[in-house]
Amino acid sequence: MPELKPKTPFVAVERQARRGHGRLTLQDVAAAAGVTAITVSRFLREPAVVAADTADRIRAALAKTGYVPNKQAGLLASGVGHIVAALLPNLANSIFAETAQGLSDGLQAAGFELLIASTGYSLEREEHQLRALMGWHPAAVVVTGRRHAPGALKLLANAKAAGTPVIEIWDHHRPEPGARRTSFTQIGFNHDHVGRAMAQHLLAAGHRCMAYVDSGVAEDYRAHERGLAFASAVREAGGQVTVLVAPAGDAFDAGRHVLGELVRAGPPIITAAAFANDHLACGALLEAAQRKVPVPGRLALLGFGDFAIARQLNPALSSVQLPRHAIGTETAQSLLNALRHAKAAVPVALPWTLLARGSTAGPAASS
Amino acid sequence: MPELKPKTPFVAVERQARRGHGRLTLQDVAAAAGVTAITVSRFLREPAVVAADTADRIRAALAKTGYVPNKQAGLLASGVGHIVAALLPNLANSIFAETAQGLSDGLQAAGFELLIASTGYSLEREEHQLRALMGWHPAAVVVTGRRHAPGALKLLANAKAAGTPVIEIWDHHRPEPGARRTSFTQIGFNHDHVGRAMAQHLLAAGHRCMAYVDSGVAEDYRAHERGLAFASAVREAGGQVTVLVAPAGDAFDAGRHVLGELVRAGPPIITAAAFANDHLACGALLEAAQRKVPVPGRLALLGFGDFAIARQLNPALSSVQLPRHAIGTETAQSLLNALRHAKAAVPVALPWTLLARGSTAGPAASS
DNA sequence: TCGGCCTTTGTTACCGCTAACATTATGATC
DNA sequence: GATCATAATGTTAGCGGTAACAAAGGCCGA
Repeated sequence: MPELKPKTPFVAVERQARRGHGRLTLQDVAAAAGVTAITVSRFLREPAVVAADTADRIRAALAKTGYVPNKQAGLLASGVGHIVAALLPNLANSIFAETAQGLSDGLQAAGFELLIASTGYSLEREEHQLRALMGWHPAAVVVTGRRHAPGALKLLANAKAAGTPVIEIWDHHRPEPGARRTSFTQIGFNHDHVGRAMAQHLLAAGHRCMAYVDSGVAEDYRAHERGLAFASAVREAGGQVTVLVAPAGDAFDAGRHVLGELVRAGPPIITAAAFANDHLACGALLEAAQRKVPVPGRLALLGFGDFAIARQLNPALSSVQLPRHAIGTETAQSLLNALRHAKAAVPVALPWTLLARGSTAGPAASS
Repeated sequence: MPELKPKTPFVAVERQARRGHGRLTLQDVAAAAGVTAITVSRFLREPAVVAADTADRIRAALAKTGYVPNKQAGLLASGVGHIVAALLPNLANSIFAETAQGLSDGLQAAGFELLIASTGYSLEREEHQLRALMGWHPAAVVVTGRRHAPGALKLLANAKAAGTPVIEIWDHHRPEPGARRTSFTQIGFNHDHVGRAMAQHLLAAGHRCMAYVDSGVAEDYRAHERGLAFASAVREAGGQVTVLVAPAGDAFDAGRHVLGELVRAGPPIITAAAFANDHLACGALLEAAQRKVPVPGRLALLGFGDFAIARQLNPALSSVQLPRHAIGTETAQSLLNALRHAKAAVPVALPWTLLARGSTAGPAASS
């Protein structure tokens, strides 16, 4: 019987052992407790299954050594992880910062961690970040908005197919008829509705010739959508709309700058303006005060976002109150539910409110 | 020669294979490219070492399969990871949100990811979060401030001992003489200095009887430290200081409320107030305008943080401009350097500027 | 007293990847 | 043509956990 020649000859010299990374392992704790690794592993996951005295020894060993479990190894072995990957356009923007905080709040209670990245409103960067984040095999993925680069869509679809909940936040929109693609759970609100509501509010106050001041961030499609819906609604009611784009840079300054254009415009003169966000609107409001342009007498101003400053100014800024924090917490809830019951996360349309304040009060000024 | 009995008998039935988690692995890509896993692995890390035609086949296989590397496995095997764990008191607060954005900006360029958690200013929560985050064996750890729970300190010290850079941000302070402990790299500024500078500024304008309005967040020790330094400096110059604590809740409202107390106080009447942050100060400024309290004539107001709104009000709010974003980017830089050269991160004292504006202009009002 | 069941702990293999070493093909050198 | 360096790829083992299965010991009823 011919002996099979081993592919590699036995070598007497021991191959250099690949030493660990210096950190404590389960083995170390197990040795200290006089058991094997699996028992400690069990104790950590299901303390009830180990005998009481063994549990005590393990507890002591854990305390003495200061062991920190290696979650990479755990995830690799078991397939269950506790990372949620989130992609937001911007963390500094108060809108998304609060959502991040909400997510963080909702997840931390359940022992999940937040792997976060910002896209700067760029779909390209979003795809890139997403690709990097997916490598950690997150338990769930949260992205902002419903528009994504093709590559990103493929990644998200793959993730969803593999059972990973994928949630789109800050939007809630019926998919476009033509675009048949995997649809993801949306948690947010419909920006068309908001844009129309803003128009209705100003129309109801008697305004006919208005402006929409779009965000200086060209890629912020949601602000743009609100503007389109706003314009449609106004025109359907027989009014006129001018769309201005705020200059880039400090939003207050941009708003101040825009005010100049607004009062110069015409004939017919513009009697009301809706803004892509409250910072722009506040800038305009402050500039109006400085120039002694009566608000809302000469020009009514309507913001979006209800930032803390809005109700502090004089007149107070009418604005749309948003579920900034709730989008985060709802997303966390929905996602945790989906993971617990191994089903798709449920979409949620969150409420928003148009808060009428001084800046749009009373009947429109006649020109 | 006695045959060693194997501990477990050979079983003919195959044990149930532990199937993977359904995702593509290197093996799949390798099979598609007609090579073995290690070759693909090498290609991904160092494309130059594989032959040109092999590289082409691998590239094709990667594109076809849409492979996403499993970073857990990679980190486990190689010990080199690209996660940075960051703990901030709050993500919604514009101060820390911008720092988070700065960190994100600085790290993303280098291909690092940000695992982020918020502590709500609680040391206990910080320790808890830190313990959870350490399980991912981050390449570096960023915490806010120099005060930590004992357990957290132990974790940080262990991490540092294991060669993981640990950076404390938003502070830059000589360690207390008594407290001998592992010291960590600090990137931020000295809050005592700021507090004293705020006092100097108001003293120079002729004020003698002042107030410091502390944050409503009791655990924000940095705001408290600024207040202590402010009070010391004023008293050393022969002045008087009253310390007020802002009520919890909306910071603008809190500032408005505090203004009432400020103008009621005395004799001797308070002619200037320094605030723990700009939101409080702006609230007070707006309330003063409403009550027709002359600013700075009757009461000078000095903020902290130079939030965007500060210079928009009338009079503009004097404030301390902070390296909010720079703390994040500097931290990222420092940390990347430390990792690249396997040495400790260098501490950085970042510059801040007291911006004198209308709210503290001119000589103090005489009482 | 024996088999069956339960409780508790251990053994083995494997998650997906990479370090260390081995092997083969290729060309350069004498 | 033998020797050696070099380039390209493969083999094995191990990172630190956990799933699946095995086994030892105690308790119970028949």
